[in-house]
Amino acid sequence: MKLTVRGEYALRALTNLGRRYGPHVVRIQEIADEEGIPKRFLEQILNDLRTGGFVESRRGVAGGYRLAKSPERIPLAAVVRHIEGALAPIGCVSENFYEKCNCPDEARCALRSVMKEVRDNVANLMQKLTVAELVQRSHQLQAEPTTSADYFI
Amino acid sequence: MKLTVRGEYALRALTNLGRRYGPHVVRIQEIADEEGIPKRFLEQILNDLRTGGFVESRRGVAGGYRLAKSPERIPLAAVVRHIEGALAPIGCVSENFYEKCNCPDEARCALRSVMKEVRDNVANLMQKLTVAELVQRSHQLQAEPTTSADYFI
DNA sequence: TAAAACTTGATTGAAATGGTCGGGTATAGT
DNA sequence: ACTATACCCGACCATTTCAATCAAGTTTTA
Repeated sequence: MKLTVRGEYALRALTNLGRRYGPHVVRIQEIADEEGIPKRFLEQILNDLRTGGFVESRRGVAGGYRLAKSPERIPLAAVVRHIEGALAPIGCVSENFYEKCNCPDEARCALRSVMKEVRDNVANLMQKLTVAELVQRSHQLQAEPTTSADYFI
Repeated sequence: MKLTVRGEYALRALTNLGRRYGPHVVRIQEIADEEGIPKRFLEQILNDLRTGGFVESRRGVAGGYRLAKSPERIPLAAVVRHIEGALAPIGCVSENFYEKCNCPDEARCALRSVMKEVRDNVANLMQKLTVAELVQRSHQLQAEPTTSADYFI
């Protein structure tokens, strides 16, 4: 049920670009340094995010990346689907990456029925969560002097 | 975010055993045939489920497996955790398989904060869903003459 | 004591993962 | 025009995981 490092890096990079959202463009190296991601690897990931329509790039000496849309229009579900594939726990309940499973009759498969519930749950939540939410939390968490638990003492 | 085939087989096997829950024991071969799982592979998985305390076995010529507890006391979350590991999308939000991530300050990591929400959602849902639920749905779906969609026409 | 069935550990081939490397192409500044 | 910078693209590689198989046990019943 885990995300790969690739997916994690993609989300970190998008958060970074989201914090600086605007007309200007950010160099890969800068993002790589700030987020602790190997540059060559991040290059690959950002390129992938570009073909997915999440970011756009500028080449040449003053080149770099920026978000292709506003942060609130980038749901995490879409990003993860593009980078990792299905959100569903098993292929036969995936809406976007359906694969037939080996049970004789899918319509009467109990496991399928239950896993569909899990899938819908995850998909709905990750559809609501956007890069904007990541950016906002990033600012909130930065502003807090210490952990939020202290506010309840 | 996908379950491995191993995990899927484990849940299918438990559902099978759940449907026949009782004092008697079921042969691996029988489960393998009914669920379409390679016997040698299922052998391995059931053994793993045994060390996890989900099933118990009887050796020898009249041997086999049965559930070690009643179906409603086997949450899918526990099974998946034992067979696959963490339910959490990233290691740093896992309660049972925590791993430090590479961000400088976890307490202020926006991605962590968001992923914790996803984790809690999945964990809560899969804690409520048990083998009993799988068995019940299995019976329901078997009884239905056709797909449930038809009831809404 | 033979046969059935679980137990244990090793092995294996293929795919996925987490990168790296080398060269290509576009662009700003001189 | 030239050059330095930075994105673009595809191949490559080492390691690990996955799905499964095999061999050789041990236990139990008939």
